[in-house]
Amino acid sequence: MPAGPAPKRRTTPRPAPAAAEPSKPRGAREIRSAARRDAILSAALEEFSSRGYAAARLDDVAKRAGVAKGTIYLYFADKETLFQELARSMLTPLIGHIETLAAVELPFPILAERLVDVVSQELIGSRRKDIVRLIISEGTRFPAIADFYYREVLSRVFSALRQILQRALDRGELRHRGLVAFPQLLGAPVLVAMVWQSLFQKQAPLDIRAMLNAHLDILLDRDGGR
Amino acid sequence: MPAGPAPKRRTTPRPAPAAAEPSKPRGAREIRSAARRDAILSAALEEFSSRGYAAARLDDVAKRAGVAKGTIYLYFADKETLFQELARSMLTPLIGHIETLAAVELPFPILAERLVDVVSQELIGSRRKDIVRLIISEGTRFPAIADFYYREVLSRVFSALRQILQRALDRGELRHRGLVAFPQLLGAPVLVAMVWQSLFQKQAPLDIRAMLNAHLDILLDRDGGR
DNA sequence: TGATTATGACTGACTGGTCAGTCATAATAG
DNA sequence: CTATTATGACTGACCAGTCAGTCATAATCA
Repeated sequence: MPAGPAPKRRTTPRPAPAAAEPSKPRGAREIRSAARRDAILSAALEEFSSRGYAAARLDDVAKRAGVAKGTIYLYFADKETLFQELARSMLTPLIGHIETLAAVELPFPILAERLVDVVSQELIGSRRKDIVRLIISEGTRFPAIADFYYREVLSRVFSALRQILQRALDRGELRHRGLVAFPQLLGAPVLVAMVWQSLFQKQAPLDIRAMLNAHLDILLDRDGGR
Repeated sequence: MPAGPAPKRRTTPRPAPAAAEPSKPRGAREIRSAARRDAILSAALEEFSSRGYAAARLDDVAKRAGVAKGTIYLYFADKETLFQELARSMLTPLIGHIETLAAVELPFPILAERLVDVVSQELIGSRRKDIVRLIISEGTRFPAIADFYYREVLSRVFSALRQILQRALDRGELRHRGLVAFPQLLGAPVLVAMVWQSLFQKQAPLDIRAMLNAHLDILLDRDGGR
């Protein structure tokens, strides 16, 4: 058999329900197909978060998804694409949530509390934090992933935060102008919380809510000298 | 890690110049030996930071160190140990530096500036940040590494920071009590800086010094409403 | 309607390549 | 000359990605 240089036999990459479209599958075929895709993503989440990108085995993903290995390649071009799609599917909804919050006109202290809620539950308290950790781990090796994350997640979140912070500043609800220039400073403790939760919760439990609230106390001057 | 029956043939783990001891090699033998060890660590740093733990090849480490692969196993028991020793050798000096700073009695604003200097140059502006990123990446898979990092690095740094912050609080140089309970809040932007520098510097350059100073402005109330 | 054919989703054994760790042998130092 | 240190070919396990073949279902026909 002419196993030549293999003419770049792209595995039929499945039209995919148009990532942007909420997808309304009709035929039983499409329903089944979407379910399979979800099962694979869900299994991949489990394997990638516990083993890390390089050490995760697609054989295990397949087994966990109740599917043959080849099937994975009917839905995703390769391991990297699978990871990228996983990241997208996990993080996109959360971004929407945060952008929605930014659009509502609320007093800053209230808004901030809500952000703490959302982030604590939907990010730090979920497997999403593991995805973020994976992106940090693999970002340098797969620029496409760092790129996607910056474009689709960070820039959107920071844009929303900047808007929130600027409004708070204009209304006199906030004193620190530096935050508008560096919204990273608002998000920094969240990163710490994610990492701590993943790595050191055992050695030294950290009360995430308390820490995030202490951070707000500082930003809002709610902890004046005793 | 080959969990094969392998009777756990520990490769002669080399007495090692007593990690704690600054080592004062006498014979030409020991000097040569220490140099080899350093060459291997230095090569490992390069390979681990650019490829990540799993993808780094010991063959490449050996080649880069100008040594045969087997030689690595004369100095380090296995890949994991090599990584652990690398982390220790990179981070321990920096911890000492920070603890020294904490011991000196200085006005908090001055001390804080010095911390920003040290951290910017010796951590974010050096390959050490890559080691920290690797620990974040691999910590869940190698609890020994997360453990070491918490024990030898984080707890010591936080202990020093707590001391500094408590003193500043007592002297009225600082208003925010929350910081003593959560020194993580002081360090959080440093983590952000490390990650950003590694992943997104290309997409959106971040002025690290400016950000860290903005953070200090907030903590020290140096940016009152315009 | 039931029978026949076409489709393509799905399977899993297989390939080609990689790499941590070993060990018989060689080089070197004392 | 002996002990120590170094070498690198080798082994065995491991795994991403492939593809020839299977079979449930859909489409078409009589």
